[in-house]
Amino acid sequence: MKEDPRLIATRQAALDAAQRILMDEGVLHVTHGAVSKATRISRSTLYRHWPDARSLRDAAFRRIATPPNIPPKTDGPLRSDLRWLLGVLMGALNDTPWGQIAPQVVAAASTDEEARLVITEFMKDRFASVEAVFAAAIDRGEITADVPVDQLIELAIAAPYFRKLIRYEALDEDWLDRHVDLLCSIAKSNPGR
Amino acid sequence: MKEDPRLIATRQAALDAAQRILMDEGVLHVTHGAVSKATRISRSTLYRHWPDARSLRDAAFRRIATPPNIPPKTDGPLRSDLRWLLGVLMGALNDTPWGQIAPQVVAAASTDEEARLVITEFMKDRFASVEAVFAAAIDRGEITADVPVDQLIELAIAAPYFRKLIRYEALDEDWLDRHVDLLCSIAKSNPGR
DNA sequence: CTACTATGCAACAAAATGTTCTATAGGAGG
DNA sequence: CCTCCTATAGAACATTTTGTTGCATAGTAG
Repeated sequence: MKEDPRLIATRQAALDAAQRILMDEGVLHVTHGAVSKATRISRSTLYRHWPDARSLRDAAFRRIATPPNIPPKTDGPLRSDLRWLLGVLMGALNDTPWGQIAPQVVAAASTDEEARLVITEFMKDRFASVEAVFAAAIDRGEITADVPVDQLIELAIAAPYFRKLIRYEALDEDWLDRHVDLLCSIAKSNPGR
Repeated sequence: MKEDPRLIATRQAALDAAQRILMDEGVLHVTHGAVSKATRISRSTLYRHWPDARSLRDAAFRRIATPPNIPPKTDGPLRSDLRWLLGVLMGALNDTPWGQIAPQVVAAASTDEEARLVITEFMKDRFASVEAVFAAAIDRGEITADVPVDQLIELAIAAPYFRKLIRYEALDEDWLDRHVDLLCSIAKSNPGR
């Protein structure tokens, strides 16, 4: 019992348009009417797929906010693994739709339970990746088990997001190098706790 | 030529209500209709004060997006100064309108130049405070001059904002103690650069 | 007391937001 | 090719939101 290809086609076309509107004009402008005008899909069809504006916006959000699931590289030295993983994360913030809509998801999350789920799930995934990198380093004996890994993970991810969403400072290779260097030196100087 | 007190009164009452709506329900719900219902001000009067929805939202925004200035304490040991300053910052995030509104300012900043100015100015101020704390510690010889102060400042502030705006994790005394401890141990282990 | 003006209210216009019906066209299975 | 099923477009419609205007009233300044 396969799904009708027409369902899939309209859903895809509608969400493509919704995503573009979301990125270009903000969540306020993601409506059935706007999507209908941007595509050749009638409003009634859109309402059949998403009963109200909220569900349409949620769908558009989820479309972009679904993490591409990065399998972390855990074989090299800690610095190399971290550099690679955070490089991918930084690239996503700089060059993907996720980076563009992240501020709006953050805002929506402050009043909307659904958006909050989107972002916390997304972050859980990111944290797991970074944690795997540190865990591997501990297994290799590269760092000791008593480094405050949880705090390091938080700092590792918080910094690029903070720079992007709040400071509007450049997220470039040079900055990332220094960031990773600092994280590694903390991990290896083993501040204990 | 003084301003008619009726103008002042309605403006204040309207913005009070708008602020509450903004914090409780999000920027989407800040409309002339909603404010009118929340107060005893007629819609037509509201439209006379703010010609459209955008100007009303902007006004509500600016009302609370002006953060209080914190003069840093720079006399005690580094840990104590940092703990105090970040404690104030954390308190503001937890318990003031600014903390509730920050996510929406962040979102607005992604499309609105004015909001971006508000937040970057605010951050510049915060960074200066933290920098003063580190500078004093260097002057006292408590830490050496070659610690990567800029990165530490960024991490110091990024972490609480990240936790509050993105992770929705608790910002409590216990977390802050660990955060400050880690920052101090980094500064004192002097990872160089 | 008089002139002025902000307000509330109601009536209205325009646009956005949902709903429902019907005809049509596309797809599934024989 | 033929038939049944279903998703769609389009229009007609009801409802709500958004913005405008005219007027009587009440508060304010002088």
